[in-house]
Amino acid sequence: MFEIDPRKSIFYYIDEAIKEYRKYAQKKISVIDPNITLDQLLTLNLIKEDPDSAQKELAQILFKDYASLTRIIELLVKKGYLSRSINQSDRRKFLLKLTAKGYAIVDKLTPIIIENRKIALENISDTDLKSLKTTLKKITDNCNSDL
Amino acid sequence: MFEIDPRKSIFYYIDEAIKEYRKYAQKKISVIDPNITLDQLLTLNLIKEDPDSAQKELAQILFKDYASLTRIIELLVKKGYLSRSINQSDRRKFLLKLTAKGYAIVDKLTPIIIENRKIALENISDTDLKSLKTTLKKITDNCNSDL
DNA sequence: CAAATATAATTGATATATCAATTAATAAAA
DNA sequence: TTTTATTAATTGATATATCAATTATATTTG
Repeated sequence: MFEIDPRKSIFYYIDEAIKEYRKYAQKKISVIDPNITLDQLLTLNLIKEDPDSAQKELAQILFKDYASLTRIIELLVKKGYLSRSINQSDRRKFLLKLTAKGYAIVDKLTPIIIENRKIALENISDTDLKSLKTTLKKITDNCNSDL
Repeated sequence: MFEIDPRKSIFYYIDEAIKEYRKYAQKKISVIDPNITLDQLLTLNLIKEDPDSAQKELAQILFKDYASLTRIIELLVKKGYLSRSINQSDRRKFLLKLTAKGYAIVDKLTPIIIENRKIALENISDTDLKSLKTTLKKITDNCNSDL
């Protein structure tokens, strides 16, 4: 009976928490601007802070497949938040730069993201957060080491 | 600077853990059968255990949008794992039933899923798991209460 | 009962995830 | 230096996520 019922696994709660947070965060963002996603914002922010980073690095930071990141960037360019030009020092790479519109939306939505995280973590002690992080790291490591 | 760098947020670690687990689990499943996904398996298993459940309920258990679940079920039917017929007691609903092929794949892959979860949680104490669950529940609740 | 409302599921549009294959450029090796 | 291998990014195919709109059936209410 129900040997692999997802509700009996801790992964159920991990999945639930991250999905509820994303839904919540996206809802708050959409109130201000219904045309940008949380991932697009985080991507823009990373590029803003480190314009030299390759798409490969961005993908790793955001836990995204390279293909996904390519498409996120395409969209950001199409929407006018980002400009892309060839990197002359390595012509396989691109130079990514926020447009004025890109800077504007990051500035506008940064406080919202900070607020979202704060609210999502209300009433959780630093000790609990630290232990959460440690346990999650163990799971990540377990999955990576057994290959 | 880097005010909303994802790497500074606990959500980064949650995201990392669940994604690494899913990648790991899928890899193990694909060795046995490259044509089924973890979510499809969990869906089949839930239907096997409770054939009367409506798609709406399955979606809630699996944290999926109704639309997503409709398409997962479509695929399972197309692949011959599932049969779908109209529920006469409420003609808006469907009667979902595993085929022999559906039962076979669930039986074949159940031990793999159990093993995956075990390995992913190696060296994590029950106390830590319990506290992980509690903290994650708090996050979920925080996101839901602020609406 | 007829009209209004609610519910279960689907469909369409768009974004993202994942895998495999491909392209273009660079680096390493023979 | 030509071949070979590696690397960065894209593309195509398919699966899933999310939102809004729609369809079909049930339920409620006037």
